[in-house]
Amino acid sequence: MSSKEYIELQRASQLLKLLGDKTRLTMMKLLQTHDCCVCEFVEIFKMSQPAISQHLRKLRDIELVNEERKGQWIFYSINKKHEDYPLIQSVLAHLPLQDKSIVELESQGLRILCE
Amino acid sequence: MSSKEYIELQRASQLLKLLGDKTRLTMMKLLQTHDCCVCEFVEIFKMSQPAISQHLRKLRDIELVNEERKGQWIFYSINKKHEDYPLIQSVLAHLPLQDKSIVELESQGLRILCE
DNA sequence: TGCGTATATAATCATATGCTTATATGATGA
DNA sequence: TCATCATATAAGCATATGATTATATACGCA
Repeated sequence: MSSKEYIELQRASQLLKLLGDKTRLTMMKLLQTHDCCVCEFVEIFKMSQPAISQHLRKLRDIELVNEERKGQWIFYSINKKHEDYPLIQSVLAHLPLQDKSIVELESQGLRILCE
Repeated sequence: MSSKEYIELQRASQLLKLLGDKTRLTMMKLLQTHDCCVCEFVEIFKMSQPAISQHLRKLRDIELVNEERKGQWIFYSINKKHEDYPLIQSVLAHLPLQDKSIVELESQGLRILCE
């Protein structure tokens, strides 16, 4: 392991429980390469806006993601400065890239690009 | 990542959900260095035997652990040949060693040693 | 100022989870 | 063969989880 910082089991299990949901895990993998706003997730996951919003809240509550308002949209990004990011990163490294979702969004003209 | 084998998100999230429980996560970390039998886990976690047994069953159901009967005891070991063991391993690498539990067991004369 | 869009939150509900107690199974040893 | 120990399984229950619907909030624009 690159760091000598171990994560206490209580904390680690909470983190893994959050990642142990397909929607949230996919969100994290996506966010590793692309910031996304809520309506993009709604489109990608074909889920209701409140459902998406609630998943994001859980990720935000433990600061795994950052939110930033840009005009009418709120963009989410992964928090690479999180104390436990090394663990997150090594988990995500085992998962296939989710770029297909983003490409599909773009081809449907649903990708939101700011600035 | 050492391997090019990615784990599908559905499968990965199921795995992580199983690890997202403090008891099971600790069990896995312990098993990485020590095979244990059920009664040892009962002692270590101060939990009822059925509770322990049910956690082990979940780990066994997806073959994260192997069981082997030795006389009256059933010993559990980690399944390092599991297709997804590389993911498990990289998660466990971030967790502190749980040898203290084993040492305590030994000092109380509760460690079960076969053969 | 008022409307439409994007997002968050609250209330509710069905299902999943993890424990408990009770019981079954299987091995050991007198 | 019977008693005991180790373990598994089943049933029941309280709590957690993830969705839905309804509503509130915040921004952009006419």
